[in-house]
Amino acid sequence: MVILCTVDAWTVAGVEKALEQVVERGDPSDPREQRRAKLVQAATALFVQQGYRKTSVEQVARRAGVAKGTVYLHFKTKGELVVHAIVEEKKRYVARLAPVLNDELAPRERLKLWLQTVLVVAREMPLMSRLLSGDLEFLAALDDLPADVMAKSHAFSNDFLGGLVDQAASPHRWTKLELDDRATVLSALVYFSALLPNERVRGHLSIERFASILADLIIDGIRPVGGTP
Amino acid sequence: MVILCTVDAWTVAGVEKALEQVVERGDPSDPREQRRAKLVQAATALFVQQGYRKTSVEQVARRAGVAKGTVYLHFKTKGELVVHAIVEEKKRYVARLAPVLNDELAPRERLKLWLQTVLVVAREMPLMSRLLSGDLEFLAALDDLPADVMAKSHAFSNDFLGGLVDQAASPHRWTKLELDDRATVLSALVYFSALLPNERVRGHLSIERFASILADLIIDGIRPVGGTP
Amino acid sequence: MVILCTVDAWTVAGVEKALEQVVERGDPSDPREQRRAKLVQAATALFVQQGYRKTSVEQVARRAGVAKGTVYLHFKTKGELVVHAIVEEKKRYVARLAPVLNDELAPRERLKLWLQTVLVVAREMPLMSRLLSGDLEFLAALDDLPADVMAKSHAFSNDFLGGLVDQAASPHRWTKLELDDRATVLSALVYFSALLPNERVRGHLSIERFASILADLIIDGIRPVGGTP
Amino acid sequence: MVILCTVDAWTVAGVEKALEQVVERGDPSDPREQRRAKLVQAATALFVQQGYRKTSVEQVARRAGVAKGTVYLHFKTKGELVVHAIVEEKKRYVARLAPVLNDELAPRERLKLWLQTVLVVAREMPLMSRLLSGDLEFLAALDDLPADVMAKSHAFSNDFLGGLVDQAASPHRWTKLELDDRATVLSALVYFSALLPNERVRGHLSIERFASILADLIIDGIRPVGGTP
DNA sequence: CATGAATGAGAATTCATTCAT
DNA sequence: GATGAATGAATTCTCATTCAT
Repeated sequence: MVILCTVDAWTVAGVEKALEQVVERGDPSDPREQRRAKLVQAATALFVQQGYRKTSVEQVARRAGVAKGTVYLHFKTKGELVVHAIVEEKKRYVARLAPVLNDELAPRERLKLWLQTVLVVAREMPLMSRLLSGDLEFLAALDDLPADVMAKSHAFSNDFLGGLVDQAASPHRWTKLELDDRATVLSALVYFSALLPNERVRGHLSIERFASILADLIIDGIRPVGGTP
Repeated sequence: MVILCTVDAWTVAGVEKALEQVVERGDPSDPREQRRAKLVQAATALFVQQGYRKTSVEQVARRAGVAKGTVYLHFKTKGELVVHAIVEEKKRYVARLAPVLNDELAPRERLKLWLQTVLVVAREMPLMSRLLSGDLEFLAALDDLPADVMAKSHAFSNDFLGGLVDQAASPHRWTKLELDDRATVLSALVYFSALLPNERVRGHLSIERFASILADLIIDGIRPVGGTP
Repeated sequence: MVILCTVDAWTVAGVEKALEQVVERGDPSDPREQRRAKLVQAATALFVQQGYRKTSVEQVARRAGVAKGTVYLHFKTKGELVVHAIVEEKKRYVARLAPVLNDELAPRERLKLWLQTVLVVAREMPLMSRLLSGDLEFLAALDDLPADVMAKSHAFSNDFLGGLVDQAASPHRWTKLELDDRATVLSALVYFSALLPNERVRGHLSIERFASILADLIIDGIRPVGGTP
Repeated sequence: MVILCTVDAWTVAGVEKALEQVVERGDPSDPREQRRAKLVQAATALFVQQGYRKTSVEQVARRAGVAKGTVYLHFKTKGELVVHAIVEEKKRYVARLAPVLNDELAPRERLKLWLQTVLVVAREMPLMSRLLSGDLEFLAALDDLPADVMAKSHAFSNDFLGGLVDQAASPHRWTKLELDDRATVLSALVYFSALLPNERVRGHLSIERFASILADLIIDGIRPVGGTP
């Protein structure tokens, strides 16, 4: 299917390429690469725990087991460090999402699965969570990020979801515009995932159960399909 | 209806009372009150724009048109300034929500209206948005906030929504537990409102339209009720 | 005796006059005078407890039961407040010392009594204690004090003590210079009084007992007069 | 003699050890050590000149020829800076006093020598002077100092002086208690040394001459031993 | 006169970034 | 390359002093 191919191509291959330009990583066995990776990893952990401003370069260096000056051999500024930490995470996200997109389910089920997956995967993307949910500290640091990377990332949703919604709701009386708007709303639910790791948000539910219920609600409505026999 | 009364009582009267104790504001025509209000307003704007850490007391003072020291005449620390800014916002929120709860609509419509309102009102609560969406900078500053205020605020949702969901989905086969979980998910959508002011999240849709579509989806599902004649 | 008269005149009358110019106090029943006195008293207590810098004008005002601005109706600056507090204390000191000087004892006994008194009286002069013992915070504040007041205060000691030492040691072989030096040392013991309120200095002894023993030592030496019968 | 050995051991070895733990200084040719020393020296000078509060970290840095931030590489807080400055001084004091204690003089002469030395050495301990004479600013800063260091420092005097007084006054009729009290008074004279650097206190006398005369007075009394031929 | 809100210079402390070793 | 000492701008908070009411 065209959409999926596009998605697949863009996400798994395209994004990886685009991001690669940002990171420009070499041989992972290169000791320089390993040190870099360790720094990004340390930074991620600390940014998530304490936020961007509260985390000092010294802390990152210490946690990575190097001297403060060494950080600057790999990243020109503290801001660049965040950018790379986020990019790294985004790559993991895309990798997790790809298999779901290739699935062979019916549209309604695929939609449910996509929503569930998208909501659950966020647990492993704490940085993105904070970024998407409006931590302007991070946004500021991202001003340098190649603009098109972010742009493309959003263009995808409507294409992919637009088609799925059309099929899942069919037969329907929605105009093209109304369908697009529904797709937009659905794609926005991706961002909701950013809030789920927070226990106050999801109450006593596990992330998985929460995702499952929300997907049911969105697809089937408050009254289940077969609710009135 | 009891629930509504409770809600009403708690939100409009109860919370207002509780918060009043925190703020203990006097006559709004009091020039001292006016300056205080101006400070809170300036602080809110800056915290939202730049985050808590990046905003300096100096900036807040300048924006409010007073000297730095004046800020400390009204708020003992920068942290206290956030707390009061948030409390102020919470009061506006509760005031906006109350009329909706008293409405005379059918359960499904009431649920839709509640969700729409909750999502839309957030635009006027940028601080809470950041707080709820996990800005740890803010959370740290809030350690002093009367603990029960926050706690109660969450207890309410399930009570209120639990009843509505039961009626809106009726007749249904859900167990009590399943109903509760659905109510939990619904109440969590409140937090989603925190993301809507962000254009990247809602795309080209206005907050109102977004809220309306999401409410339809949640209540009616992806296929509208009368979709298959 | 001339010396005593001089002393008397200078201390009780002279100094009072000199100081009067600094203070220029009016009718003590004047409510303005009473408020002034209350301020000086409050300042003294706080300066002694906390030191000059650590004591804020606000604290002084609050303790005196007036508003901060009122302090400045009586004293142009915080420094002037210290000066007047010290002057007030000095007057009490002189008043306490005067009767001793007029006593009719033999020289050795008069010397002992003088030393004892001087050491004991300090307890009631906490400000002077801190000043004399080198609290430069205070000294700085005193830069404005009429220079001659302090100068005279020191000139006296040698005159008075010089004569007493001559008589108390007599018959002796000391040259005039040697006698003067002894007088200088004795008069310096006045300053020691500044340290006596401190428990770490005087150990388990009461100030009175300490003063008595030191006076004995100074006059009679380590081996008491009748020590070797 | 046991006492002297004890004293010697404690002062020269013991205290040095105890203090070493506080400072833990390394090789004095280490440039880091040199900078640290320069900072302590600058701080001492300024604290003595202006007092603790009036001296800003900026001033200390400027005087030491480094930037403000550098101070904090060596001392976590301004308070810690005082503590180390005082400890440094204490070490110099102990070093100066030790040789005197080992002397082979007769009790009276040893007592005189001890008193003279103690009074003279203070010139090199301006910080301690201010501390002992009740500068509460300093005392506050010292709350962190190992408590036992100070405690022991006071316990010593009575032991050492108690024995000397007994011998120096012998034969005498003093009870044990009376002897103890005399020792207490003598040991308190240590504190007097704090005042001697002040010219206003010692008049025209050099510190050495002042110390010599006071020692004579204390041991021999106002009338010299052979005063009445 | 009395008040106390407003001011703003200054103080302590932190931390991103540089650079000599 | 790696280090970590040094820097100094920026930040939070204090408080003496002024002045409109």
